[in-house]
Formats: sequence, structure tokens, C-alpha cells
Amino acid sequence: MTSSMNESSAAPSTIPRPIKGRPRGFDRDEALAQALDVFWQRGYEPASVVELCTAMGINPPSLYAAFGNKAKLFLEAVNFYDRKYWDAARVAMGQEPDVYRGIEAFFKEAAAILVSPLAPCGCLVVLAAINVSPNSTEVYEAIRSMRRAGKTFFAQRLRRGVEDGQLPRSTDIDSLASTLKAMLEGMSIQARDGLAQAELAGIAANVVKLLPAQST
Amino acid sequence: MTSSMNESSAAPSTIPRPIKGRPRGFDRDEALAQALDVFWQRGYEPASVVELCTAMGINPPSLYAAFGNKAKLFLEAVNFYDRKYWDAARVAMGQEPDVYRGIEAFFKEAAAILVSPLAPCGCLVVLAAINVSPNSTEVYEAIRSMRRAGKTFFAQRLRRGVEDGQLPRSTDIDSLASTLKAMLEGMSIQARDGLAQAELAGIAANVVKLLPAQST
DNA sequence: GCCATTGTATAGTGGTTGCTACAGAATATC
DNA sequence: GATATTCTGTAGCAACCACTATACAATGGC
Repeated sequence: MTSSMNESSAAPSTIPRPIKGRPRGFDRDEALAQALDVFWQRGYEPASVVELCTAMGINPPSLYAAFGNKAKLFLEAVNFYDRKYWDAARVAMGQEPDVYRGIEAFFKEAAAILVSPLAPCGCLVVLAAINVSPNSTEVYEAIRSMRRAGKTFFAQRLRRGVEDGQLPRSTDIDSLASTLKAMLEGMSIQARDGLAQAELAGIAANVVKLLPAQST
Repeated sequence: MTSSMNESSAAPSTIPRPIKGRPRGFDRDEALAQALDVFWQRGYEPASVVELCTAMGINPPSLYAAFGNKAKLFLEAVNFYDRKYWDAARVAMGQEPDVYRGIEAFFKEAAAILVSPLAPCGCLVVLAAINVSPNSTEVYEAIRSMRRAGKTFFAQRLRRGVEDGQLPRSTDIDSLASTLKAMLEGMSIQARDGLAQAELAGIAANVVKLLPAQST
């Protein structure tokens, strides 16, 4: 549990096969994507290993050989999810010069991500490991730190907005970042509960009102 | 699972004991309160029956005789929680004539509720049954309908605000109610993640910005 | 062909889950 | 006191959990 996240996190996983023994009979990345879907729909603990194996098309020994254990598989899946679904939205928010339009676009994009492509959805980082038994606290805390990173991300963008003169110097960046994070997390729960994307986008459109009035 | 929620939900449970056989050896309401604490900390499924029994000071047969099964116990506990912690805040929001002050006060009170008295906290309705295995879908849906009621509650208050001429007629009540609900749910997750009450209150203070500007 | 190495499938491990059978204890009615 | 009724404690149920021991299959190097 303490060691590194070896294997595919380092290499782009397009290496032909430099090793000796019997070759793996499945595509590791593809299996990870299948596991992600199961975790997304069920959450971390309700997703059983047999269900994961069925979805991945493999048997338990192959899962444990390739991913270590259920917790490591989950954390890899979450990282994969985070990159695959949220990287573009984050980059776009960083590149948009105007902080208002940047945050508006981010939440609009979030509304789209949160309802696709599985039902029920919501953000894996927000929902999948909220309630865990005492022996999964490490997983809970790993995911919690990812949520914390989300707040930091908002705070950085807001700080730049202040530096660029778009937001007033009196802006309480920390409080505002927490508020934006709360909106995103609340949207996740509503997506999970089956809210349509149009209504989710309606919530997202309200988010900009939380920012201090544009000085112009 | 289909039947009523018999027993204490009807009577104030101060009846001396009209029945015949051996009297119950524990206070039902007190045991329910203890069970609530366990569900609050762990969530529905991670809370095991043995842990519940230990906290309640009884054995499994007593639990099942008094509450039916784990699911019914949980739903009773959630109802108890909802009344005990949120009734006052809701009534206050209804009685406050000004919709801005009413919603502001509600979220300020919510920030206090969400961090007390247990750690980690957050709202039981929001968090406790988000991730459940397929055989607990009935519990999930029961809690989801409670969340839906929360939105309806916001919508009613906003509608009155429009009728009272405090909010513009153009107000999108449905979308705004969803937005307020999202804020409350997001605050729950942050409370669960250990945010201090002061910071939570800071988020709550931002909520009024979501309402249309006061016409005065 | 032979060995070392790695992956796979079968079949299970011990442990925990929600729940209950059973026998005994405590009450009301008679 | 006898009986019916209800609750309680012990002990254990079948089902599921994450995980793995073992034997076999498939590869590279020789």
C-alpha cells in the first residue's frame, strides 16, 4: 500500500513487450477503463471484485497480478478518470484570459461531464469513496486529497483573476474557492440523482453570480 | 419492506406499556439515537449490525424485533435526524418575511448543523446512502426522495419571495432551487472532509449572491 | 528440447455480512 | 400456579467479501 504506482503510470503503455514470460492476455488500459465504469456506477466498496473481473473480462489472479489489489486498482481508475474527463476542462479554464468566462465555461463543461456517459453518474472523485468501512480509510483519504486539489485549482485561477485586475483585491479567494468547490460537489450529487443535463447546465449558469461584480 | 413504519412514528412513545409479554429492556428512542450516530459516522452500508448493536447496547434479536431490519432502522434514524436537526431551521426560514434574510439565515444555521456534534459530519440525507450495493437500492431511493423534498422546500420559499414582490417575476425558481440545493449538498461534503465551521459559514455567506439582486 | 519466467484458470481460503433458530426469562391474564 | 405472550442472549446460519495456493499454459533464452 505504500509503494509506488509502478507500471503504466510511467510509460505510455505502447511498448511492444520487452519481458520474458507468458504475455498478458488482455489490454491493461482497456481493462482499467472497464473497471472505471464499474467503480463509477457502484462506488468503491459496493463494487465487488467479481463484478470488476466480469466487466474486465479477466479472473481475480490476473487482476491482482496487474493492479496489486482492489484499492490500487480503484486509485488508478480514479486517476485515469480525472485525466480523461477533466484535464481538458481545466486546461481550458487556465487558458481563457477572462476569469468570469473561464469559470463559466468550466462549469458548463462540468455539467456535460457529470451526466456522461454512464447513468447514474456524478463525479467519481466526489462520490465514489464518501462512505467507506474503517479498513478503507486510506482510499477515502487519497480521494479527499484529490478533492482538496480541486479547491486549490479554483483558488489559483481566482488569484490570477485578482492579479489581472479582473477581480477586486478584497476578494476572499479561499472562501470563494471553497464555494465553487461546493457547487461542483453539489452538482455531482444531483447528477447522481438523475437530474437532466439541461437542468444541471442551469445550475452551472448560476455559478458566475458567486463571483464579485465585474469592475469593467 | 413494503409495510408501514409502525410503532413510534405515530405515538410520542411515552405510553406506559399496554402490552402483555415481557417488557422491552431498553429505551427504543434512545437506542434509535445511538444508531443514528453510527449511521452518521459510517454511512448506511459500512455501519454493521454488530456495531449498531454495540452502540445501542442490545443484541441483534432485540434490534430486529424493535425495528424490523437494518434498512428500516436506518430510515427511521434518518427521519429522526431530519426532524431533530433541520425542523427548526426550516421553520425559521418560513417565518422570516424577507426571503434574502431567510435563506441567509438558513444556510448560516446549516453550517452549524453540518459540523455538530460528530466528526466527521455532513448531512445524513446527503451522504449516508450515496454508494450502495444493488440490494440496497430501496434505501437509496428513499433517501433520494428526501433530497428531492429539500429542493421543493427551497422552491416554495422562493415562490413566496416572488409573490411578495421581493424577487423579480423573471426568477427561474426551479433552477435557483436546484442551485441552492447543490450548495447545501456541497457543504455537506466539505463538512465531511473536515472543513471548520468558520470556513463553512464563509461558504454559506456567499449563497445569497445567487439570488437575483434586491429590487428595494 | 530444456529451463526460467510470467500469466491464467480453477477452486478454494478465512473472515465478515445481515439475519435468525432456539431456549430461557419476564410479564399479563386467568 | 398455569398459560399465553413477548423479549433477550447464545450461538450459528448461508451468502458474500477480498484475496490466493496451486497447477498449468505460453513465452524468451539457451
